[in-house]
Amino acid sequence: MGRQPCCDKLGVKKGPWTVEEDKKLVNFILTHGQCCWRAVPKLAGLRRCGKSCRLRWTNYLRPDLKRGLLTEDEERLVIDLHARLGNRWSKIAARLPGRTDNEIKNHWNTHIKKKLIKMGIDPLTHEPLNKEVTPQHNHDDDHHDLEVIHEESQKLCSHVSSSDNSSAPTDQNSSTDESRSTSDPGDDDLLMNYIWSETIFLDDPLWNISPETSGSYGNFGLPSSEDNSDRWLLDYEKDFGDEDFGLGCFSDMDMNYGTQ
DNA sequence: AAGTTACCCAACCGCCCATCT
DNA sequence: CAGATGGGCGGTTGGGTAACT
Repeated sequence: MGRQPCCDKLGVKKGPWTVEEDKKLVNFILTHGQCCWRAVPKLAGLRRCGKSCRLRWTNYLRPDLKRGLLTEDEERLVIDLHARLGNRWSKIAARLPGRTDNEIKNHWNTHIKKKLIKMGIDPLTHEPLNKEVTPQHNHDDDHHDLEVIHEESQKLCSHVSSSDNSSAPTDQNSSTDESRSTSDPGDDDLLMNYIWSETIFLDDPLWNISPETSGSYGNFGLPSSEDNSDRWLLDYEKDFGDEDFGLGCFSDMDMNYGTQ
């Protein structure tokens, strides 16, 4: 009856992940793909909850992740989508390739919210703050709004595959404390480079990749050019079947916006 | 230089829905 | 069909660090 519990909680480690743990997890996912998360820690030799492994992978170790602050385009898109979808971060993240729901949620709470308030816009309702009564949303606007979102998404998509980590915090636009340079993706990238280089599977034919051929995703040994990224995704999907590696956003976007 | 405050974000918590037995 | 779990999701927390006093 039912399923076995996710993890026995006893002897399960919590807190920040070590490089060793990251390597184990990456190694395991690369060899076995994402099977059931409950089994991952045991099979990978980790003293972690399966849930924790899933989170670590989707939010940090996934090879397609972009790093650094959200670009202006991405921010605009997040705001648009939030106006339509509310706090459904996973849905919003699905429209931003390489971004996680957690990342977007954090960025919203720490940056965008403040920006909107500064601009006199209620981050919840997206209405002017001094407005007394929030008018009912005009559904006639829906189509227009969605079109705007689609356009933004499309623009973004075209940037993503060709830009080299365009999210790098150049901060030419952010004028306030958002430009704080605490988020230094460089260190992270070094760490990730180390983790991925230490995995014995980088030249696994499954991935059909090598560090030498890498470009924008060089730190993960992934191809960078538009063509290559598409091919990489196809190989990726082909090799791992229907498993969702958190790349649904790409195929999703292709489905919705790829053809025009 | 030391202490305090503010900020950021990775990770955890708890809930919900789909799925399994 | 009912009960239980897995996986996904949004909300929250706590540690680390930069900025300020």
